[in-house]
Amino acid sequence: MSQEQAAATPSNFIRQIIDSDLASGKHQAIQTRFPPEPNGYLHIGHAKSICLNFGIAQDYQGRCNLRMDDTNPEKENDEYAKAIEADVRWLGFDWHGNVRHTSDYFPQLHAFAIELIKAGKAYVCELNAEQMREYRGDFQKPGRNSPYRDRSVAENLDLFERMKNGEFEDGSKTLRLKIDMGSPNLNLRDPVFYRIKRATHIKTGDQWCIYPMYDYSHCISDALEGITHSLCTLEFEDHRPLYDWVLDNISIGCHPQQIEFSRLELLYSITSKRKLNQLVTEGLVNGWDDPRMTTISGMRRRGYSPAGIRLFAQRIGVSKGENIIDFSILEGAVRETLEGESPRVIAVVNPLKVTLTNFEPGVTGSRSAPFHPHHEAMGEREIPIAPTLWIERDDFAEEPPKGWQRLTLGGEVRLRYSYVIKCDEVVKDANGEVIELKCSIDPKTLGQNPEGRKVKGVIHWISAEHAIEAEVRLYDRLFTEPRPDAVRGEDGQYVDFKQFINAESLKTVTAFVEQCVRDAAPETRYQFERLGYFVTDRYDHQPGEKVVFNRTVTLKDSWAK
RNA sequence: AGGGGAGUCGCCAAGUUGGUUAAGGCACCGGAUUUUGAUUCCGGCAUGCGAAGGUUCGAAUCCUUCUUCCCCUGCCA
Repeated sequence: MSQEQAAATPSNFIRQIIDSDLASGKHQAIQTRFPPEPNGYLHIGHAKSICLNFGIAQDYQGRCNLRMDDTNPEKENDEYAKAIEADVRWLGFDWHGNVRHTSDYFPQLHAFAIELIKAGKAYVCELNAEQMREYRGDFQKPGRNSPYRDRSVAENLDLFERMKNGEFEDGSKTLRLKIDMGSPNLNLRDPVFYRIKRATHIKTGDQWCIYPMYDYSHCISDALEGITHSLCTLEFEDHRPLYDWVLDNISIGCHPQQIEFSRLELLYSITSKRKLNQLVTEGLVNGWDDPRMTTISGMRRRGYSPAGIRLFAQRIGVSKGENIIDFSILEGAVRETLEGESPRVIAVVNPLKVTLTNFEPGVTGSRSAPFHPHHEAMGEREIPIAPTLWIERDDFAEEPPKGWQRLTLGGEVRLRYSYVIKCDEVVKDANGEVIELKCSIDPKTLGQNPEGRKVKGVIHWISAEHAIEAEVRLYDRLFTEPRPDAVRGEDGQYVDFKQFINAESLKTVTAFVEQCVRDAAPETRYQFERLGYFVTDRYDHQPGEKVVFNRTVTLKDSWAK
């Protein structure tokens, strides 16, 4: 990433902590980590965290690890792990060294568990889940000690060894930290840190039948990797005392500082892996990378640029306050990065036939047009003209509203990069539907302004005989509700978020586009003039064979009300 | 016997050790340029910092009380 971009990253309370840790000599170098669980695809909320963690490492010349937090084999799989790596790379970041896994540390984690047992700080408990809940108490009532709490060290050691060796059934025993059943912080009421679970793990296979839990393994993994600042979201704030307790009670020479920031909430979107998963498994979208999904892979397929997502992350900032961001902020950031780098091309997405009544072969001429109005280096191409054209249906109105700058019967309009035309006649079918416009060109207006009058409107068009067909997928936001997962019914209960899916979120049309896009590679971005940014589909577009575009985002439109 | 957080413009967000007219971005509203109603460029945009008291020459910053919102009772992360 360029220096300018790095320099432009605004400071935040986390960077301030880092600055002071560096200034005080607490740390000489910064080490962060991004620790996703491979139980689903990464989404826009993770993108915020990735930009934060990797961004800090970059700006401070530190390092950032990528760590798969794989302590629950029942939910994790390799497809997700692979996708996570690809998403981080695509976003423009690279991790230090190999991809880490919490499972890499299973042996150390196990050894620290034994250390805790020996120190009388952990015990094997035989309460079942329901009993444990009952013993835990609640917000009002303190918990009660487990009847198994005071077993001898020797017995605990023996039982834990046998748990590990598979002598007990799943769920029959747990290893718990002996902290304080009376703590007002429920996380400290003797939390379970090892459970018996016979499930094949993505990395360790069937080697283990006991698995450590998040609160125990996360802090130790951080410490083993020499993480200096362990950044996580606000809901883990209550877990920090446990994070610290574990590291304070084992012989490990490193104690990272956990710092919490607020989670991103994006309106008209869902940032919950569980719910995104539901959309996929119930077939409401076409996979995790459906362009309507705010997964990283979905946004990629939609045509969002990594730079756009990074700009978005930079704009929303990092704090501990509530963070409800409108979807248009994301779109705006993406649009802004696309503006400068996307070649312009003409496409007609909802065609209406125009016949040029005074077209003269050999006389009526064409012009070449630049691929970008401000970047000559992008080159140009010829825009051929012919007697039959397609224009956008929306660009003609028989009864134009006030302020209309497009075509109307008897009115004039500039054909982009070509002549000024006048609509002389409207042809309709039996149903009264407009099917064709007969227009005449003003031959003196190619490359120059008409004499004696000014024509304000400019519309795009394409020669029917030169255009090629393309499948164009017009995407809109997935939900009709700003907060689809926060709507309550009359009974006060949350309504199923899936009923707010926007039925119009995908419209597939056949459009006419310039020939020059035919051989574009998948994931090539263009601006279709006056329409928006479009990208050739990552999978379905076949260069030279089948042209398939996804609409990334429309252009800003100060005319549309 | 509850605990942990957060309230600064429509949305983010600086501001922390009290010191002048409360940064900046997005959005919005004007206006200029424009063969994309795009882009770009100029200008506007909180006598106010959740509320009320108090301390002080001076308060978003300190004190008191009140108030609103978010998170926590998985052998998930």
